[in-house]
Amino acid sequence: MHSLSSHYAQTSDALPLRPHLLENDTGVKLWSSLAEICEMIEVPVVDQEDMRFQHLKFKPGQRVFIPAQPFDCLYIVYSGFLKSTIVDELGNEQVLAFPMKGDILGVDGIDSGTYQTEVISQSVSELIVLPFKALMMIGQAKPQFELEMLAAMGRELTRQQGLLFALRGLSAEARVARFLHALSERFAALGYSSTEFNLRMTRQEIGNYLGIALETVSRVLAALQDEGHISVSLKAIKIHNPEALQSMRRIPPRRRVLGLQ
Amino acid sequence: MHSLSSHYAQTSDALPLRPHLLENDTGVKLWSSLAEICEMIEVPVVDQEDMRFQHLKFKPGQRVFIPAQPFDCLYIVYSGFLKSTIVDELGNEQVLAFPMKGDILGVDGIDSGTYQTEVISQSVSELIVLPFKALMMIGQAKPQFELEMLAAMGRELTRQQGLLFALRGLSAEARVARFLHALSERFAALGYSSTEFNLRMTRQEIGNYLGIALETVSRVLAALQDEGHISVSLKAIKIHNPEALQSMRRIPPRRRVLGLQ
DNA sequence: CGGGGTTTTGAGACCGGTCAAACGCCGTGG
DNA sequence: CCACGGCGTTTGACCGGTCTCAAAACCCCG
Repeated sequence: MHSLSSHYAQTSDALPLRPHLLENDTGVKLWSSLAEICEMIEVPVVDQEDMRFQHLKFKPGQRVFIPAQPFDCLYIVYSGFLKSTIVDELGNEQVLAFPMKGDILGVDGIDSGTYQTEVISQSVSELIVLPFKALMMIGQAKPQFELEMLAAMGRELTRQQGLLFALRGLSAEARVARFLHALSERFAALGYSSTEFNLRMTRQEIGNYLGIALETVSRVLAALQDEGHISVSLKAIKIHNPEALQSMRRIPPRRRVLGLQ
Repeated sequence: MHSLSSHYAQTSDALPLRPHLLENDTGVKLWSSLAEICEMIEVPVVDQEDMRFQHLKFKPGQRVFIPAQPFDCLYIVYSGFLKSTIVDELGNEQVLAFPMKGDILGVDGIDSGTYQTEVISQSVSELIVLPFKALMMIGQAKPQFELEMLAAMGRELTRQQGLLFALRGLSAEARVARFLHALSERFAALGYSSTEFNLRMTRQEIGNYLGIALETVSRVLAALQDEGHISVSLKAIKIHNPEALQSMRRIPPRRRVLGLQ
């Protein structure tokens, strides 16, 4: 289905249970110290002896894990761009996030013991593998680290609340505007330009993520351009007026706010 | 504003920073053992010496905590019904959940150090107070407990994903139907009737929670009644056809599902 | 019995979805 | 190098579900 599939059939199509336990098809492996990792997830560095964690590379289209796969590792995005989705009982796919550097993957597997979501790499990307058992042991030895693990999960939860928040009440235009603004800030945090960048995902994926039709995404982008807030050309985005994007808010709060008793 | 406010003005209107650190206005306090708590959140009981956690009672309209309040405790709902909300920069209120027995409150404060949400009791309710520092200490002593804490948070995350999932793609009728079905199952799990119960929240709160207008909630309830699936009279609900409620699904997946590369 | 809040019901408007078609980008193969 | 074909994107027309606005009925509680 995808042109790249044939090249990496053993991991992309055949879907072995643990693709990264196979031979590394890229031939490249790196290792991160615990200190590096702490830094990446913005956690106070814990001084630890000689802990090292494996890096794994993924090609576009390769899956990091899939639903129902036994949980044993968390992952931290070291570089690249990915897509995490969840599939309902009917096979409908819903985009949950577009993870990038610093994001944690796999937390949804801690509870049930199997991953609930699917993560696909959308570019060449590199992940740090954190075997969960090892993490727990560190937690025992380093209370601070344990705390920060919890905090990271809380952060993930808050992030989802933000999305949830956006999906209700916001008009299609506001959703796309916020999406662009969030991307912009994210890129800025990663050291890229916040005003000029390329979308890594299709209109369809954006629409799915935001809960609107892909045609609407296209129309809204055109509208935002007409309003002079951005320039769009296919995947290339220029942001002229970040404030305008951010300030698009809840559809109409005309009626009184929810009474608080 | 609310008739009950005057009775408990010191906690409901004046909003002291930590209402429950004031004199207990009900005069009643209970204590739970760690084992009891483990049981409530469906966690393997860890045998611990003589740990006890304070109970706190709340009257309708009383707040458990509010945004920006310093975080130091988690709470477990021991009894009663509550409402958790988040407020955006413009003061718009969004209902995040209707916590009831067994639910954990306050996890959103772990990361930032302050609570991000507000929790209001909608009935007389009783919460178990878990000082976060104490929890961390238990985590050190009991690895199993620590793991389960993480799992509980992962569960919360999964639950939110479910809501997120429902809010996209589902028609207004399907949202309300699912809401009722979820409530029904929840009540069943608590030992109440799953087919006959009272709503604790207004149409406005339901609509806010589901991302639809309160009038639409009202209309959908009427429609579900016409279809013979339920009976409604104000807050009193009878469910005749649970399967029908559950089976209302995504609006129309006519178009092909998101290609998986 | 009165009043505020909640719920219901109706009518009209509009956003966004659906369907359809055309265009352009890009990789492929001749 | 160019022609072909697939996929992503754009644009238009139409339709329908929901929202908005409005008003009346109802419930609860004082």
